[in-house]
Amino acid sequence: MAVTRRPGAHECGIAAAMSVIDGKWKVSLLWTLEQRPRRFGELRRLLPGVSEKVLAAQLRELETDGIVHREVYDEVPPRVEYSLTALGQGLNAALEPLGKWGTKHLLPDSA
Amino acid sequence: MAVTRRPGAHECGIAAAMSVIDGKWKVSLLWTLEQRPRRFGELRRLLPGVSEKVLAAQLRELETDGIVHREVYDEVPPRVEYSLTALGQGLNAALEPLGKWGTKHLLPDSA
DNA sequence: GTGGGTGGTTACCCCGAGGTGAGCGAGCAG
DNA sequence: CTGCTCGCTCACCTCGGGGTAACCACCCAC
Repeated sequence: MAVTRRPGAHECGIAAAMSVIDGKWKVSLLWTLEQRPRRFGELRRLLPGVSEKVLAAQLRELETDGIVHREVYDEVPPRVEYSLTALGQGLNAALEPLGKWGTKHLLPDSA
Repeated sequence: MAVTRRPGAHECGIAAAMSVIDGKWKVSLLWTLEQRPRRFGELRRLLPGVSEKVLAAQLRELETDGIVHREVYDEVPPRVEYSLTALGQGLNAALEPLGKWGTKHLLPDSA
């Protein structure tokens, strides 16, 4: 999203958080990994429309931001598992109010 | 950000909320208007770097989403005031946890 | 008449996020 | 030998969000 960072009470924190979840698929990844660790191909199947390139890129960004953990199993065929770190779980929790707000005010049809 | 919307518990609410705050300056606008209503030129001065075109566009989007209220005073020179609606204040409140999280985990230097 | 400040709109351009398709290295099935 | 899976990486292209600058109508001060 390239959110603008400006000095100021809450906003810089917001901007920092936004920069972490900035990416077309990152929030989806967050919620998907919240349920349980997933393999690469599994994520690809769970997020219809994502390209391998972007999936790999956003997973790496989340990894370098300390949000997800990447575990490589030296097998054949290769296996890689992605999971949420404690930081990632905290981020997900911090996103919940926003989700509730959206569900309540923007999706009046949902249960 | 063009966040992907997918069916699923929280996520669709998140995606809906993200689509509302999607725009380089919208979060800044939210926090700026939280303090008090502001005029167009005032916002322009408070958000250094924003172009008039984009400022106007994002204000209109926030208006059509019911987040900000646009009040035109028929004076000369013309005066227009933007303020947060109740919905906008709710959105800001829903963003607070994210801001706290960002401040805590991404800005260790801040007080 | 000229300049300034108000709140915009419009045309044009740029850049980067993201999509597409190919290739890759290892190993097993046939 | 061929093909398939898995987890990527690379080159290429598209598309649209956002920046730039010009322009508009209105009125006042000089």
